[in-house]
Amino acid sequence: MSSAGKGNIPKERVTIREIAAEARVSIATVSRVLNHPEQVSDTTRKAVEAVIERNHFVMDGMATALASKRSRTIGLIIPTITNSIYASSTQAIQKAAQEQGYSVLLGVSEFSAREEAALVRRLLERRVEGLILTGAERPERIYETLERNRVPFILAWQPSGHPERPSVAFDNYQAARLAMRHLIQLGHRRIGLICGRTTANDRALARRQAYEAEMTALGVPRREWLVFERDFEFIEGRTAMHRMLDARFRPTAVFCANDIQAIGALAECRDRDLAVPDEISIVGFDDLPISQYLSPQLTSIRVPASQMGFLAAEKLIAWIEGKVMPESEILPVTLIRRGTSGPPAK
Amino acid sequence: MSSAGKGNIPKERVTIREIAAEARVSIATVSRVLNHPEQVSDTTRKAVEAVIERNHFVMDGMATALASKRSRTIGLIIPTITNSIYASSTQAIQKAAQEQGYSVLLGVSEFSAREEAALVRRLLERRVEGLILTGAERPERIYETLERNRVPFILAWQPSGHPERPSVAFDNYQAARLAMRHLIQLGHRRIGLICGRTTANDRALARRQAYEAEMTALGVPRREWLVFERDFEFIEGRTAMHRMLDARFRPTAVFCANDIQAIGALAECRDRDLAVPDEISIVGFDDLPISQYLSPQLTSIRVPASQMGFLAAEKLIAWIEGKVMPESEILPVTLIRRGTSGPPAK
DNA sequence: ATCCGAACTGAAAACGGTTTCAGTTTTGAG
DNA sequence: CTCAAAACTGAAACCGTTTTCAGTTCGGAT
Repeated sequence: MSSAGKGNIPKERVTIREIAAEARVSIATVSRVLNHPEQVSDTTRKAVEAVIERNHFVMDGMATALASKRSRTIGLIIPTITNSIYASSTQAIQKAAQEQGYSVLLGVSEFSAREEAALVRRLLERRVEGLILTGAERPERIYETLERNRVPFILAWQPSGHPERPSVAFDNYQAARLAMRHLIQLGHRRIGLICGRTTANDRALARRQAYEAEMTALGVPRREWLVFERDFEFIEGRTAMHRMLDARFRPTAVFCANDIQAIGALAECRDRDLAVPDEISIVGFDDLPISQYLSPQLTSIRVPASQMGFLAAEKLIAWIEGKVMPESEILPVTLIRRGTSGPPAK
Repeated sequence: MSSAGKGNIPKERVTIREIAAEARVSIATVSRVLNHPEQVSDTTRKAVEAVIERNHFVMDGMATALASKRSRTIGLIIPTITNSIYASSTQAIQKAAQEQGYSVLLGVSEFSAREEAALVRRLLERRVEGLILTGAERPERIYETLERNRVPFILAWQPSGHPERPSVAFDNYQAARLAMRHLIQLGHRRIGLICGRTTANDRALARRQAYEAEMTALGVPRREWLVFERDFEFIEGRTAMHRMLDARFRPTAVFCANDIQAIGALAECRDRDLAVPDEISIVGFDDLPISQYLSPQLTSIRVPASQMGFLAAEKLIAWIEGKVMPESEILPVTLIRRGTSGPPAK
């Protein structure tokens, strides 16, 4: 009478040893059936597989990871998951990782440097074999920890500018210039900016700097009532636009450095019966899928979020397995001209 | 001269043994400093902590998990991460887990039962201490594996209806009826349906069934050209609406069983210069944050995605730590009446 | 000084696998 | 049939922690 029949449920978790005993082989053989089935004779393999199946046996990945020194997990730290631009990048990373047999351990930092540091530590403890980080700017201490622990990492969303720190990104500064140039070419001079908080967020900072550089180049004096730095929420875009429209000199165009805020801003214009783009132009950034379902459709900068995620994951895994640091890569962005941008009113 | 000075980087990862050696204590003491600092004298503790700090030492969570039989990880399987309704639920789960010192291992099933089964296995291998699953309907085999491995799990998004399988959910059937009743009370009788694929998706199925039940109760014969079952994409909602409007008898209202498709449908109406709600009413489902930034604002069913996620995580962790299965819970939903629903045209 | 309990520390046995190395079978050619 | 090579299998040494149990040290009361 064998110890584990079809019906009864073992109190303790079944281990490779029970399987070995029941199949009358050594644990080494069971391990091989699971990892290198070609090294085991057909007869033995089938027998062992049957026992495994019958007992619903699932290997202990912790023990495996410990013994093999491979966790087959990569870490991903992003500021938020609710912004669909990060969601799609995350999805792509998941997919790339899955394809290569890796899992993704996700950390959400909520735009906090402290939280990010804590997450890096947590993920290191979980023995991720590599890490994808959002943005390039962070306390040096974090990079030190990473290097001391010899964990490969890739920076995404912002070029790294450091030869030892590969990145897969697009150039936020140039991309924001693209948006600004578009408005300037249409004839706008008084241009407002609504952007995300620039603390612990080098992407938002780069975009803001591009705005300021273009305005300076235009010879337009800096007007504090034209610049709003807010959280990434629809409502923040809306209230920023609200205040901008109440200012002494309304801008003829507003560059929203992300689509979330742009959508809020657009709603505010609609509520005020302000014609877009005839009375005011809006250019967004991110080109969220939703943006072309708005009315009017949003002019925006399309960023390669999925592609970036996919590439980052692939390069990271190549690095992990090939031990050779990948090249950084800068991905192109495009201005998608749609219905919210036009020449200024006379 | 100590073995690991400030500057040099050890080739191999530093373990608790090196720390113990350098601090001239046993590994047991180092372990205690890390896990039960109150059991160690101040002098010893400080000394050990200094060595840990100096070496950027990070514990091996795999070894910890193996030895302590606690992974402090829970698994979450959702169909997609790009739909912001799942993203916000995921965010809430992350937060609840984090607060209690757990990590979340995320699996994206892409609405595939096969993929879900594979993910359950993967997560079990990763020794998640509990699991949150989306929906209640799946092959019995999966539940067996879960039970055999004694892994607590909570079902979310759809009531379980099984006493041994706790769920934190809202009632999709009743929620969909709420939407239908709203339209019926406004005077609509010829109502269309656009919903998600109902294979391997009991939520979508429940919503569709509610639609059909209400239509039957209304005595309206079933019209196949009024029902569209499509993928969860804006464009699918749009093309479904397109075809519905080309049908022999246009509906006076359309129930979209999710906001994504509703947004697509709304865009189609706008492109055709069809007045909403004067010529056609639309009711959505999910009440995405974006839905009130549309024009007109979308009438929708608000579902407690975050609350549900948070509660599910809390209950799961309570179960893990208290060993006692929690009660199922049904959360209320609300109809948010906004601008896309009104009485039918005369 | 002496003694006692409390506080602290260390040795060693798990935890559940992988992997090396050496034996034991098979296989196939001569 | 013989024998070497190839294919297969098992014993045992890890992997880096936690935790129990027993020993040691310390502080304070006598």
